Amino acid sequence: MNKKVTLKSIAKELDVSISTVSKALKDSPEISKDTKQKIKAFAKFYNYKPNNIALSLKNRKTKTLGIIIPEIVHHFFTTVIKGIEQVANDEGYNVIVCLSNNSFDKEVINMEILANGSTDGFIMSVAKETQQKKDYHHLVETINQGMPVVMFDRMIPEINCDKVIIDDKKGARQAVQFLIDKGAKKVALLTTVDYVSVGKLRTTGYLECLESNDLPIDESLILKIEDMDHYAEKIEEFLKQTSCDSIFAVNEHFAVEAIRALRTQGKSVPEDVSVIAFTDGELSKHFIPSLTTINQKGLEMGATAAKLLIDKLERPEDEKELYQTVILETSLIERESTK
Amino acid sequence: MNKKVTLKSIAKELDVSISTVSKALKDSPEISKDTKQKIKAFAKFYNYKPNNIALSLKNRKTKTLGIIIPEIVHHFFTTVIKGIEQVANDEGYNVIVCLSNNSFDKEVINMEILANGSTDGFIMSVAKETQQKKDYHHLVETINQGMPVVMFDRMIPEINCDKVIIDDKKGARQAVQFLIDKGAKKVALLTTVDYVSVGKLRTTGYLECLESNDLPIDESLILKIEDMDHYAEKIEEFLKQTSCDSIFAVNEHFAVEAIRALRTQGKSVPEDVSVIAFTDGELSKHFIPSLTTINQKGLEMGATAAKLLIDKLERPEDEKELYQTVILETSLIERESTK
DNA sequence: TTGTACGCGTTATCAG
DNA sequence: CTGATAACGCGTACAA
Repeated sequence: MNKKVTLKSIAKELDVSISTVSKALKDSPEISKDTKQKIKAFAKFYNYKPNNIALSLKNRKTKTLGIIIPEIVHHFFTTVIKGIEQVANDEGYNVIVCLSNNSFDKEVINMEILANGSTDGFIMSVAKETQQKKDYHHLVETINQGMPVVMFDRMIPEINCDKVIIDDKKGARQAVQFLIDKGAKKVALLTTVDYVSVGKLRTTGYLECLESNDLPIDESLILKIEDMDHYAEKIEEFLKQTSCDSIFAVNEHFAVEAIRALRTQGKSVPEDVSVIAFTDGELSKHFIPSLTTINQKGLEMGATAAKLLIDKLERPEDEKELYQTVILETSLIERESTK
Repeated sequence: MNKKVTLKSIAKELDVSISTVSKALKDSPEISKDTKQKIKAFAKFYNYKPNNIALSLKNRKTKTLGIIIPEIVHHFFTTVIKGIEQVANDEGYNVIVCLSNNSFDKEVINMEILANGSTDGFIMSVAKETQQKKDYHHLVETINQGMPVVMFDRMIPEINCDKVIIDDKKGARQAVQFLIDKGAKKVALLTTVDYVSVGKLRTTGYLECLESNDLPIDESLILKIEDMDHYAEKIEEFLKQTSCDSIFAVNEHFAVEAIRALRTQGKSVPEDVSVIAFTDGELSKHFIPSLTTINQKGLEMGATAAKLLIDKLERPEDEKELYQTVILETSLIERESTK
């Protein structure tokens, strides 16, 4: 078991000073060709690599980005991570991932730990509980300490930082308009409760679109789902009591359960009812019928967030105070669940 | 923007020495009650937290685990990450995630970077390309440097380290036996090429099970899929040319595409053909019909791997040479795709 | 009871 | 051309 080789150990072995070794390895013109060669050969042979931790301490930069997300077993979030990782790697950054599990406390703890030297900045989507509590002290504090934060998807408008979101409202309008253009008169909405920011926006988009098409807003066509525990039952119950010609679901899971419920009622998709959903995930692609969706652009979102963060990190101190919000356009992917 | 507060800055402010501050904050009995109180109050007010990087450098421990996986947009891997994260957090460790994208080069680079001080050890599933090339120098080197490595799922038998795997062969036998018990005579196999270790094991399990049931092995019932790019077409083509009464697929994507292909041929699942798959993911649960699967136990796998690694990290030097391989039992989850 | 000195691994500056 | 020294932030043995 060959222990780690350091500048010091090389210096001792070759009987020169540490700084000579350091300079030689950096090809400093101060050092003679001979010694450089000798040192380089030795270092290469013993596979010397500088210690990141020591460098971080010295440079006050870790070259790693902290990602905090509510949940990782979730196609959208993994896509975002992939997007972040790609640009981060290209720029020489690493990525450290923490999960809040939608818990406020865990979000706070994770941020505090990472903020103490482990990362240069954060990319995050806030926990549901945080949005509910409206307690943002941890966010404000880390930003005030000079740590840049980029929020994506579930973000907090009041907080001063860069943001990357999709145009949820517009995407929802796009979806509903698509249904209406196909002749829909009674569009049902399967959504989340209002304190989830994206759920609320998509709901608003739905309402706006009905309005601009002079269609009545029928509260009995709207189902707001509180938690993800028994949503299937709730959707089934709901669809028994309502008759609609099409459904707009704010995520693919709601859509899939709706299709299942319809099928047990003897209705088929898209013949009797069209279904469109937000979030273009694995389910949407492979389900039968495959789902017409609004693409949430996870990859692009991650990439953009990473670019924003790295940009800020590598900018001189005084130019850091300008925050921007990037709004990604959604796109509609037509598949089999609509006609 | 209040810059980071350090021991030094507190010391200067309070006009005491750095070590006094350090001791006071650690409640050392050496320090008088008065100064302790004063220092603690001050530190709390300015929200002092020790710098992780400095601690890492000093303790030669980072308290973070490196995870290297081939792909993150994949339900199984995210489940494993979740499992790792849970026990890691409980034990005071953080988790840094790197993706190899199944590329050998990226795997090597990621390992080298993280091995230089960024992590205390690794949990990994090796890239497909690495399994193909059979070049394991990076693994051997980091292990020789005293960095513990735990492999899961796609592992390399020749490498000396802890491993967590499921009993792929047994799981496959379990699946095929289940079909046979239901009366299957002609079981088709949808699998990957042999250099993917888990694919090969599942294939072997399939063959063994047929044999022990005195069923003939019919090569025309076996499809080995090279890459994930056009697998749907290949499966469709394959199923056109073969007639079987049931299908065992080594992952849920193959299974789903098989069902789709069967349906276009006018066959229905499970009435005409039963389908069973490895990997219990989102698709399996929500697909119609939902899939009977062999559960790959991602959560458990991650948790076990993390426990093994942390155990090794916190064990004294001399006890580290014993490596163990934990084999997790699979379980069969019966759903709608078999009868 | 408090402070000094040293070391973790690195680099930059300055002296020889 | 080479080497000594200080500094990044922290903890601790030892000295005062």
